Amino acid sequence: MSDKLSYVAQGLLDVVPPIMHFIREEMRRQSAGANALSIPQFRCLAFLRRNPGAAVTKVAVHQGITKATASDIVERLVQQGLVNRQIDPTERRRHRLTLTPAGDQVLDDARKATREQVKAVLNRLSPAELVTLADALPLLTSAFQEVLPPNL
Amino acid sequence: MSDKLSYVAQGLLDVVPPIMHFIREEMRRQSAGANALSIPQFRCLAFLRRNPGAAVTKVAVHQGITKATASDIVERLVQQGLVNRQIDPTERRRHRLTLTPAGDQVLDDARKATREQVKAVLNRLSPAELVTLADALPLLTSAFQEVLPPNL
DNA sequence: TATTGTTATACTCTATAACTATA
DNA sequence: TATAGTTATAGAGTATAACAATA
Repeated sequence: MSDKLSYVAQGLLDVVPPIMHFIREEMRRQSAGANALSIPQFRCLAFLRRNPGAAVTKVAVHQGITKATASDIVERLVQQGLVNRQIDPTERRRHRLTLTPAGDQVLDDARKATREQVKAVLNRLSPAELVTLADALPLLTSAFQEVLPPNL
Repeated sequence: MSDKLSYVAQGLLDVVPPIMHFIREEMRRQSAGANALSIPQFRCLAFLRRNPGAAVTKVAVHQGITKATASDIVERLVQQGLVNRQIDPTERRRHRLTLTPAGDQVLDDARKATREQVKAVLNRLSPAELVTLADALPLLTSAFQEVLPPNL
């Protein structure tokens, strides 16, 4: 029992960092130059698309980072013209964050390009193997979702 | 066909970053303070354990980073007393990198502690679900191994 | 000339602590 | 007092470019 658990755990620790590295590289290459997006920026944009008008603290909780870090990330996105930041009239301490049209576009492009690269890699697998993966990924999501911030 | 591929690719893009974040957080918490290890440092130590005497360029290629970055990472590990760096007598441009006993110990501790945390998360899954994961992880490894540097 | 490694410079992510403004 | 957000400071990872030493 504990053996299988250990095996899977170690497997995750072995395979996740390199895949993460691959994703990061692809996002850097794809959106190289002008509209380069980092992973945290990407996740921030994706979060804001799903939660328009969210505040900085919400972004921080979602990413599992501090308010200070979230504030920095948002600041850079605002400077790049990808995020709109307005004071909430009903709670003037709070900011309402939304995607600009440019932010929406950049997010779409980055997401699409990166997904194509990942697809090219996964294309090496057989249909049956893809099914196994398709079954496994939701399990990871459900296992980690209670430990991680909501709205992956 | 392409639908399943897209689904799995997007699933990976959704689930990998948060898991990576979890791993990073745990490694930071576990080895907090004195012997704190970052993921790149961790991977560097693990690589040097498997490839004692490797040169800086080998580390760079393995991690998919530049020589400059690898040099920085190694430098910090040397300063922490975790890695030994000696000029290769037969090729004086090259450095022979090895783990110190302390580096070996720290690597073991970090690996063990982080794996325990991941196990605790995976413990939410049923035995059957664990089997699915155990089947899936090697598929990811094989799919990405040709795109990524060797010796994950 | 080509290769190994370091240094210089710059940017992003990250944290903690201190701060401002608002409630 | 408590909360939302920013700023200050510091350290790590990352890249490119320039460099020194060696081959």
